Amino acid sequence: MSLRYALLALLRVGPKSGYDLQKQFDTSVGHLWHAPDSQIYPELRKMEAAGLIEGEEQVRGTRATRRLYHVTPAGDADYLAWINGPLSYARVREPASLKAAYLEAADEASARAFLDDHIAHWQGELAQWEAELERVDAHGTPMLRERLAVTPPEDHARVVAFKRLGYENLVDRARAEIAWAERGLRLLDELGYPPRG
Amino acid sequence: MSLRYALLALLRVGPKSGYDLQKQFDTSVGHLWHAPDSQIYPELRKMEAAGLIEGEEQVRGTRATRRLYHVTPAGDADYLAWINGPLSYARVREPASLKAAYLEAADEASARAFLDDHIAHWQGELAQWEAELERVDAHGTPMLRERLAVTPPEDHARVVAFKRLGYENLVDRARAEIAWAERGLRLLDELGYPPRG
DNA sequence: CCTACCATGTAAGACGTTACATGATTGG
DNA sequence: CCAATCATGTAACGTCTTACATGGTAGG
Repeated sequence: MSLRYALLALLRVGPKSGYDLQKQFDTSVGHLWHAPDSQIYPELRKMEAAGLIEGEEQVRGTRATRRLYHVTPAGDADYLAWINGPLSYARVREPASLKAAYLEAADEASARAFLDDHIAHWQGELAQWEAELERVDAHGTPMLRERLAVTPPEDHARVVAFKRLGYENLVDRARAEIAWAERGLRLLDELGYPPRG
Repeated sequence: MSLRYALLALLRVGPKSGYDLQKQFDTSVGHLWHAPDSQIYPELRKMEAAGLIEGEEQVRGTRATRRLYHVTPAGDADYLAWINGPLSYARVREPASLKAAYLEAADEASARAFLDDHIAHWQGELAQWEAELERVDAHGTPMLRERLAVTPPEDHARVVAFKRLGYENLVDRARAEIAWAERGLRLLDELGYPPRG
């Protein structure tokens, strides 16, 4: 259900095509919420059917078209209801914690590889999010510039601060995952892996 | 796909019925990986069809039965392949970060309520996980006792240490979420919320 | 007898992934 | 003319949630 609101958030700063939106999901918002094109196009159609957005067919060259969407008042109201309403939390489902809890069945190399991979994975994510934070601070992303352009100057600091807040959560998360996996590696040392069987 | 391995992990310590497993998902493993009964029963049937487990119909009273499942050699091999193999990481999809990043559209009360709820939610999770950690240390859960009973004594420390590791990840996560939301609340103060419009 | 617990599912729908599929336009 | 990019989907499948549905047994 968040996909819908991520799309509305982007469309609220100005009209966009499915392709425009999809590119944002590959870069800026995509670091917060990923979605593939195969999910975006159908969702836009559903949102249009629900009256939240309206699409306008535009000519492109001689034969091609593109569909530019904009938010309707109903869509705006729906977005505000979402941002002002409560968030429902999904039950925890952590494959890495699950696996860690049963790691006694793994051999040494695999246990180490699991934790090494975990560190590598979250370091990759961390690098992306930290880079995005820097771009946010420098007002360096196209979407942010577009948004600030339609925002009164006295609200700019607020907009930037909340973007930071969102990404900081992910940065904290990545750091915690890395620290945890490093502790896991030390645990393997302490347990005197591999002296089984 | 982790559901299957969570179930195998539980079945590997001894035969169990769908109902037995379901209860574990409400308590011990359920803190790592949640699944409702409506998912567990069909999954057990699929696993049986795949030859990973075998079910035995048992008489209960005069008319009722229960189906006791045990792991087959193929199931054991599949489990070991999972625990020794790489974990595939899902793309990030964090509703709370997404919402935080767009909080400028919310009014003050809603913004505070969002962060307060976030703290309350993760404090609830934290309490459960810390309680589970204490039970693990005290060997106080039925599943853990059952598991240790079928584990050579020299491996007991290992088993307990990995259970701890799994839960510690979640505890770390909860603490980070709480600290982040508290920072968010201070940010609202600094931004001088609510002086809009 | 009645209540708590044991026991097992189906059905509909939302959400998400992966693969497949196609074609036009723009700039060099 | 060719490559990069623009542009938009469908199909199949798997996972997960929510709601619905049913009945037996054991202990007090």
